[in-house]
Amino acid sequence: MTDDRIMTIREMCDAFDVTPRTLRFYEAKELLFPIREGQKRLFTKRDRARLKLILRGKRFGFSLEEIRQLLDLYHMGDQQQTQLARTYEIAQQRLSDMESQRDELNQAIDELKEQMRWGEKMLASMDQSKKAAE
Amino acid sequence: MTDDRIMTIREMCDAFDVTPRTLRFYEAKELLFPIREGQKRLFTKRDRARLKLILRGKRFGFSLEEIRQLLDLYHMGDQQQTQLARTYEIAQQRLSDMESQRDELNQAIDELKEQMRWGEKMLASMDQSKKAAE
DNA sequence: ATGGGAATTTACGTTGACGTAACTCAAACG
DNA sequence: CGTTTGAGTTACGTCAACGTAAATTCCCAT
Repeated sequence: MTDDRIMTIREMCDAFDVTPRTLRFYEAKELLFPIREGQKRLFTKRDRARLKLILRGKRFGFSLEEIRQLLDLYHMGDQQQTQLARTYEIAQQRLSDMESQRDELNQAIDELKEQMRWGEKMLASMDQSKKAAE
Repeated sequence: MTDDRIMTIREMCDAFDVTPRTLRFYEAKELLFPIREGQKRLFTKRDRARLKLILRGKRFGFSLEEIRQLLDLYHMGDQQQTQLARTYEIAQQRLSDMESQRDELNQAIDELKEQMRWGEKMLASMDQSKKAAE
């Protein structure tokens, strides 16, 4: 099974399109725990699963610290009711953050579009601001 | 005319909901040019107009440096054809940035929602990830 | 044995937009 | 006249997620 294959840092980098620095950084931040055979790091299936979750988390806009907490929560096993609830809560918070962020963005886009409406209004606006700025 | 009234830094802070540090910072970055009467800063109508544009720019997601460039462009007067074109260009770039950012955000939201679909799928997903992470 | 190519460690640098501390200075109040 | 404000300056601190440089160590092939 190439599934539980052990990978070097370079293989990981190529597989996930990240730099070595990033992987060491994640290890330092206790997001990954590669096996330390002598000097070298060996990344297992476990690390690949975690890295996948990390990268997904980043796409979702979680900070590394939030991701670590989520990873820890679900990793620390039992009382899964509570843990899951907490995880879910965090995810929902993030979701609502993202939605309001999107809404703000949409509003800003609308405003900017309005402002740019065939350059004319923009010119007018700038003229006005210019007068005001003198 | 209370319109060309001159304002102290505190009045400005209250009027625009910013800190003194922010106003001094903007001055240092050459975004504002309050009159320096002795030690004190006196903010004119011009500064208020500029600050309005600055804050609007920030809502639009421009960096302070971009804002400064825009302000400089339109401030430096003539050849308004070229200047306006350039301004318009920058604004359009920003707009398309914002739109793609919004799209990414929407996609992330969709993914996250899917992931959270009645917690059940989330539990399953986590179980899976958990197995994989062991 | 020697040169090369990975991988490692340590530690400082980067970016943006301010926050914050420490100290000075001047007007204003009681 | 003492002191409380309010403003000012200087300069270092913050946060995130790495980038980057320098020096070292490791194994492998020539």
